[in-house]
Amino acid sequence: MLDPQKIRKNIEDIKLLLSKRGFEFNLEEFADLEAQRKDIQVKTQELQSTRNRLSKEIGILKKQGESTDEILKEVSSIGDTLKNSELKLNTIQDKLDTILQGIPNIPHESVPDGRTEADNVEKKKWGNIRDFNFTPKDHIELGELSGLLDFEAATKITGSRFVVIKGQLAQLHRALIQFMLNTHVNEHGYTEVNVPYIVNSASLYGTGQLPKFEEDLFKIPRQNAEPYEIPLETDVASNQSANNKLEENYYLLPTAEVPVTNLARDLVISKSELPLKYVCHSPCFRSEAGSYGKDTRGMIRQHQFEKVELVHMVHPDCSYDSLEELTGHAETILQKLELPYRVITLCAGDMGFSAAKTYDLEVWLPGQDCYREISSCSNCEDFQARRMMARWRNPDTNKPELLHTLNGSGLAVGRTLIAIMENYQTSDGKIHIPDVLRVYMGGVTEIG
RNA sequence: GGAGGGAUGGCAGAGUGGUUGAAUGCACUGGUCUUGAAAACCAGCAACGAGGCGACUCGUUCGAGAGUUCGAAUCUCUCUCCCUCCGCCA
Repeated sequence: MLDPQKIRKNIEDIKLLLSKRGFEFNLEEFADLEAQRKDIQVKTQELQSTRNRLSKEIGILKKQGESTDEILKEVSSIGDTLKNSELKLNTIQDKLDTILQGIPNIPHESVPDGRTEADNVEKKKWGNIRDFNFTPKDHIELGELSGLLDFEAATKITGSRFVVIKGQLAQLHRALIQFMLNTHVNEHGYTEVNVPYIVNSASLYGTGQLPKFEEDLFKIPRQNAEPYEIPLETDVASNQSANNKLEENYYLLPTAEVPVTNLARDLVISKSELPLKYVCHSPCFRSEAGSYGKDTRGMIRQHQFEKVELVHMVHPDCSYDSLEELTGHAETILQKLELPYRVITLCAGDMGFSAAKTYDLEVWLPGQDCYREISSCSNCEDFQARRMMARWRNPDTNKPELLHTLNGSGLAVGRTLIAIMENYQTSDGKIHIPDVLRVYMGGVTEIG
């Protein structure tokens, strides 16, 4: 969420900056609601102030044993007006909050203009693309050939967009996870965490998946629990909801970014503890609504995949240095695996909702003859921190201030597996094991 | 799943209808003392929001939501979470 005060003060600038990412900010509607809010809020608070003052006087009079009839009459006459005013204020505040919650982050000044991925800018290219003396196969063919990727079995067990990985390929998948975790923990100074894979609405609100992107998630309904109220939102329709019991849902995590970043929710962290750097391996679940027809074959786009996620919580002054560092950590994995890749700076229109700046790492897939995203590293600045009240104490002011949060894949395990299959394939359809992984594979040098 | 107990500021912990946003301790910040540090002493210190150029003023918040009341941390209801005991269980 953006700082509401900042929006009010620089409403024209904000509109322009948001338009860079293709977001149409309805300035007139917002300004109109703001004007109403201001008027009604001031009036409401004046009424509350009067009520509080009179109530205090009643207390004093009663203590002195004097009559309170007069003053009681006066204060009760305020009652209805106040209730009405409060209700009106809540309604307007609700509308404003809904607007605010739907506004994406503002792109950093260094982010290139543009609307689609065609406008993304290549920042760097690494590694040499292997010159095959045969036609390289894609991972689907390689998987079928060895029998180590079984899409049919997964379809039987569950449905489309799932896969069963077997034998030594499953072992390679596991080796990748170990290798990534060990590298980040031992060489990059991360704290490893293991987290719940089911998360609540508050967590998803905090990182920005809710309320806007619920259709991308797998929902687990819970009966009888109270619906989650978004922190700023005030209660309006509470009376109606009493009978018609709503449910607070649980969700399968779409990325470990959600539980890990939410570790800082509602905390005030001392400056000496910063920066916090977490690494977390988890499965990720995505409904892939709206991606019908995209990557339907193979394991590029699955409902379930595994990922090693990097999360930083940092001092606001350091977050752009942190973004470079975090991206570098993800790159290290590709470099150690000797997989050719490029770094892309996403243009304003191609970035995710919460990001102020994003680098994508794209790995070369010879079977598809193109680069494919294998990591996405973002600085969310204080956008998520404001939603989840993740703060640090500034010793200069002795006040809590918002942290900056960053996240990035280091890396997506399934796609890394594909990249290894396709880049390390031999002419007879086997897969060579990269040097750094052999120790995790019991010394095996080739599978398939 | 059953029975009890609890949730208060960064942390610990008082507070059961009336100038209580909340005692006290720790932590933190500033100062005195000291060559410096520690100790001691003194002072300050909740968050969020609104209004104002500003000194400042006002509002909201004691797990969450609703209710009773002129007035709720305190009373009632619902929910969540934590602890203890029993049951079940990887």
